Amino acid sequence: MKYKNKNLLFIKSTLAKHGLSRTNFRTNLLDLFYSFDNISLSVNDILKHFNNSIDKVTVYRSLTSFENKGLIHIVPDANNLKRYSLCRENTCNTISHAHNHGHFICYSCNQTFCLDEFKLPNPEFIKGFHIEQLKLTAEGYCQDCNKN
Amino acid sequence: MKYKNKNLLFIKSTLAKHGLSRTNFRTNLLDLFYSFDNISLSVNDILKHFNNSIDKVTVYRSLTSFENKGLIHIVPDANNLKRYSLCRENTCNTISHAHNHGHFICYSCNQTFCLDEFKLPNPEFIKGFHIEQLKLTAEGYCQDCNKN
DNA sequence: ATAATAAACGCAATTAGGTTGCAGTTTTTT
DNA sequence: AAAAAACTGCAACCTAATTGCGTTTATTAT
Repeated sequence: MKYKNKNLLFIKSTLAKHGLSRTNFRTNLLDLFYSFDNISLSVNDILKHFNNSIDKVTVYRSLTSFENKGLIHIVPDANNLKRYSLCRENTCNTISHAHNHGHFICYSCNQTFCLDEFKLPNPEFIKGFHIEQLKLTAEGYCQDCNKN
Repeated sequence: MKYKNKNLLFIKSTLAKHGLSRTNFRTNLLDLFYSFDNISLSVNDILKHFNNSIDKVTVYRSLTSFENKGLIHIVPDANNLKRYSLCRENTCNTISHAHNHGHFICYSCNQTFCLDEFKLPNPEFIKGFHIEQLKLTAEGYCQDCNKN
């Protein structure tokens, strides 16, 4: 997957706009999220990308901050670990994340993909349960892994 | 939730039928699963139910065995912990679990419910992804918690 | 620009869920 | 009743994730 640097000014103003400090690490981290289409990052992905030059506690806390400010959202992970993707909808904020897409987990590479075309079904009425949110996850093989 | 003892002979023959030893603990554990409709058990639920008289390792290994033999299946958990429900379909076996129902997680009591009426949607074709399995989870408030 | 305040960082220690190895016990098979 | 297989419990271990706290960096107010 190609890593393409975003304009750092854009990254920094996005951080500022969401009330986050523009430290070196947070700038690079947000840039990393913006650099790949459609994929997600686990804490270990991030640590590896920065060659363990950053403390894991910092990573955890940055992710939590980003999530709270509506920049990223948590996605399901093949191994139930913490994993995040960029919010594309501009409906996310400090109060709530309003995503209506499903996710795809690859059995082979364990990557999680946000699928915007993969819309959530309408919540049917089910007696005895008050449904507030639906989550739909598909599992199988992604394009890259399917070839091998 | 009412605890209703199943016929122990039935429990023991079920264990035997699935190639599992009929030890005291496994008999009581399977009985516990059969004793509640529609709900699920975490490792801690089980430890508490037996007043920590049983080792957690034994619980983990029993659950894994039950799952491998097609007696119980893993269900999503509010906190991403291991949580299991009884298989109702008689399609589950050593080879595969074939469930086609969704699950419901209550925000308040954190219980996970299997909803047989909550059928999985047909997997739409999504370009670039080979879908093998769908998982649908609803979240909200269950009947009991909704009243409060 | 500089001082004061707030946010972020890194280290060490801790918690919690879950797993592994192994010796001893119970159950099943012969 | 003996041998084999399955199960149990303890100790030790692993990994993900969290907390406390002193230090550093960034933001804000002067």
